[in-house]
Amino acid sequence: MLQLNYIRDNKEDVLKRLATKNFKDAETIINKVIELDNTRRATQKDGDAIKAEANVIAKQIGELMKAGKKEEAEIQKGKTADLKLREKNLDEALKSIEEDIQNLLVQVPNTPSTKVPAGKTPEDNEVVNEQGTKPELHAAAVPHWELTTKYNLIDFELGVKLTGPGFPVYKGKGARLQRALINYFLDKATAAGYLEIQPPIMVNEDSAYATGQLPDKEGQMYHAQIDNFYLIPTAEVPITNIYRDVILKESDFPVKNCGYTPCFRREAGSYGKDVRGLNRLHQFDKIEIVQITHPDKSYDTLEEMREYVASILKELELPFRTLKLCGGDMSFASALTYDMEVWSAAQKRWLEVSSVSNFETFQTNRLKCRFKGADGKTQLAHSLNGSALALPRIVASLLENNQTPEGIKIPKVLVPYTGFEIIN
RNA sequence: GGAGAAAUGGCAGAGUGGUCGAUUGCGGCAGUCUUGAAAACUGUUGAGGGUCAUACCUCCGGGGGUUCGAAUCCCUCUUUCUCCGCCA
Repeated sequence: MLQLNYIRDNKEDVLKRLATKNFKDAETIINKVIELDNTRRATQKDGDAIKAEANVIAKQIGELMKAGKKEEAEIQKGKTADLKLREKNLDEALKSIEEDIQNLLVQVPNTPSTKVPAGKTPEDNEVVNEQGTKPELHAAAVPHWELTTKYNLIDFELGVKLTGPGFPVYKGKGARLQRALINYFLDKATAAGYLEIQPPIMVNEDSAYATGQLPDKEGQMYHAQIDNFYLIPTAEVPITNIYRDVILKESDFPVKNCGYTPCFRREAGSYGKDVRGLNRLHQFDKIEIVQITHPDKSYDTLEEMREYVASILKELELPFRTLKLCGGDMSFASALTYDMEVWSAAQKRWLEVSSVSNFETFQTNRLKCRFKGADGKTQLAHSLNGSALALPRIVASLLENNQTPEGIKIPKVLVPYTGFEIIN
């Protein structure tokens, strides 16, 4: 959520930047917000004046009672009835105006950083770099959904029986590979200075709201209605919410947390080759990295996180490319996002495995995650997060890219974790 | 699940209807002393709204109520603790 004062002070700039995100109703909503805020201030001023008056009278009554002047006190009491009524009306008006402002503000996406390329579709994303070499597969090479069946690694049909489509069952070396990747990713993150967190995988409404899943993405989360809990779509939600209503010290920066969790996404309306095999699932595993930083440092941090993710992909010997997302393809909350995509050699397409974003104050404003600066002032921190990494598409490309007539070779760095060098 | 107790500032912990946004201690910050540090002493130290800046307003777990006036009384919800029951 954007800061109201920032919008007031930088209206033209905010509108200009929202335009690169192709947000249509920007001007209407922002004008309305500013107008409501003016009304809010005036209303509060009136209300405060009445409250001040009532406070003075109440104090006088106290003194009169103490002095035994009961009759004079009664006279003063008579004055308050009208004040109370006006106070109540103004308080109600204020509450309703504040709600209106809030309802409008949550509709406004984050303003993109000035570094964000213009554009509307994924084709407009800027390719920052491409690293590694795409493998030449042998003649009999097949996509991963055939490999998982051939080597009995993943049973998609069994998942349908137990739960439904998009809930695969991993078996034997398939299950072991999952566990190996999780441990490898967590060890890497820990070595890079991230504190490992094992959070709940269900969150309450407050948490879902604070990181922006609610109100707009309600349909994308699984909802346990009896207890009003939401299954998390990413570890970002519980981990970032650790810092809800927290005032950090400047010396706490940078806050670096990582966590492994299953992630749950309803992903309504998806179909075709995009969802085949491991390409898109309702339940999948992901290691998330989160940082909270000083506003001056967040873009350096973003680059650091991007390089960190790249370093893992290099170790895994996967060809990948880095995209800087254009305005139209960015998420609602992001100010700047890099997507990392690995090459899936049998599908012959790029698969997104990580998305690294700087949210600036967009998340921390809703979270009320602040810090006390050197000047003693309390201000909003910046938040960033990224996947490091999501498992299914990594597994897909590992299986496809490393297939040989003898079997699927495991990258060297993973062997200590899997305990085997080849799947055959 | 049943019974009882509690929820106050970073922490501990006073305050049971009016001068309480809140005594005090610890912690934090600044200063005095010291070559430096410790100790001691002095000062300072919650958040939000509002204002050019003051005034001023709100917040004592959340919500509602009583009252001229609520941290303090009433209702309700949530959470924590103790005891009992059940249990991986």
